[in-house]
Amino acid sequence: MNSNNEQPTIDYQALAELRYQIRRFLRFSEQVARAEGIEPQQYQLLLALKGLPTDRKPTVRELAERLQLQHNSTVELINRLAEHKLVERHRDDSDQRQVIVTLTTHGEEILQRQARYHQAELATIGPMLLQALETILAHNQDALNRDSRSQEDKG
Amino acid sequence: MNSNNEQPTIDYQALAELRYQIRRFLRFSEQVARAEGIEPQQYQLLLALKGLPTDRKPTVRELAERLQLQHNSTVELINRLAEHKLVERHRDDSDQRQVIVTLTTHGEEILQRQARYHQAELATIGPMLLQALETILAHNQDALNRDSRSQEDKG
DNA sequence: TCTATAAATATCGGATTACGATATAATTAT
DNA sequence: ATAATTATATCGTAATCCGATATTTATAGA
Repeated sequence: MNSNNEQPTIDYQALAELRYQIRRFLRFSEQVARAEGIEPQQYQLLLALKGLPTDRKPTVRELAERLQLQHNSTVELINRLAEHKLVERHRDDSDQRQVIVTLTTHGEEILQRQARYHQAELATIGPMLLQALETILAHNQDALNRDSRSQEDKG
Repeated sequence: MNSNNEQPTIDYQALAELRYQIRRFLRFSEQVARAEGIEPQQYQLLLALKGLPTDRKPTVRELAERLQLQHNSTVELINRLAEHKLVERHRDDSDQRQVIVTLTTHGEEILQRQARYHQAELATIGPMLLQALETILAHNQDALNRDSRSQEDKG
């Protein structure tokens, strides 16, 4: 046997609980979006746009990073949003390759209403999400502590 | 104007940051799953199965709830997992309508490897996720406090 | 300057997935 | 025994994401 046991125990219930809480939040988000007549991903882009850190330019590439999508998927998403007049495209003057995306007034209105729901919902789901996350982090910390001594049991 | 201002301010950056961190975690998860040769959703079901609270029976319906999917989507997901011999179906003796889903040895191995990656990754991403969540919850709390006095500014 | 390479955005075809509508089988209620 | 309910399954459809590829603009090198 390997006495240098590098393998931490795995808290499956904690990992599963985190996924469950994340899914509940995303599910809620999907339903709010659809109730307001847009697709869930469209809301995400509107939010990413409005909530972009102040030192970033709202280009396609930047938005792709924020949404963790491939750039071409992001282009398609922007196409659909532009069709619905929720965002607009503008070429960047300093670099004509780049496209700057901006919210229209209509887009801003829709975003505001949805974001309000989300923020309110997080008052409910947030603590459960927090709890699930803390349980995992605590478990990891425990594992590290046990590591500095020795460890054999597979709880 | 409405002096009874019920509308809390919205912290778009905090909401966007939370989504960004969630997406980073999920993206990581997708990549781990694909690297191990299964689809991301398949990992989620395996985890939900292994991490199901001890007082729940692993039926299709229960798994659908945990994954926040429609039951028919869950059936299809289980079909694909069963084709790959990662889970098995068994009829419940006490109620023949119900299907009990169990992990195969192979499924368990794949799950274990992936869960380990996830737990380790959460040591990195977790704190950022936590931070994003706490910022929103703190903002909500602030809004409630201001409510008991009065509020006019729209930060 | 001319050319090669890189970077940003866009388009198209293919594959996966989730859902709505509907079907089938087992259980429970009247 | 029949009706209503519950659990699972199937099928067609729509949305989305991605890989491969194209186009335009910017930058580096000879």
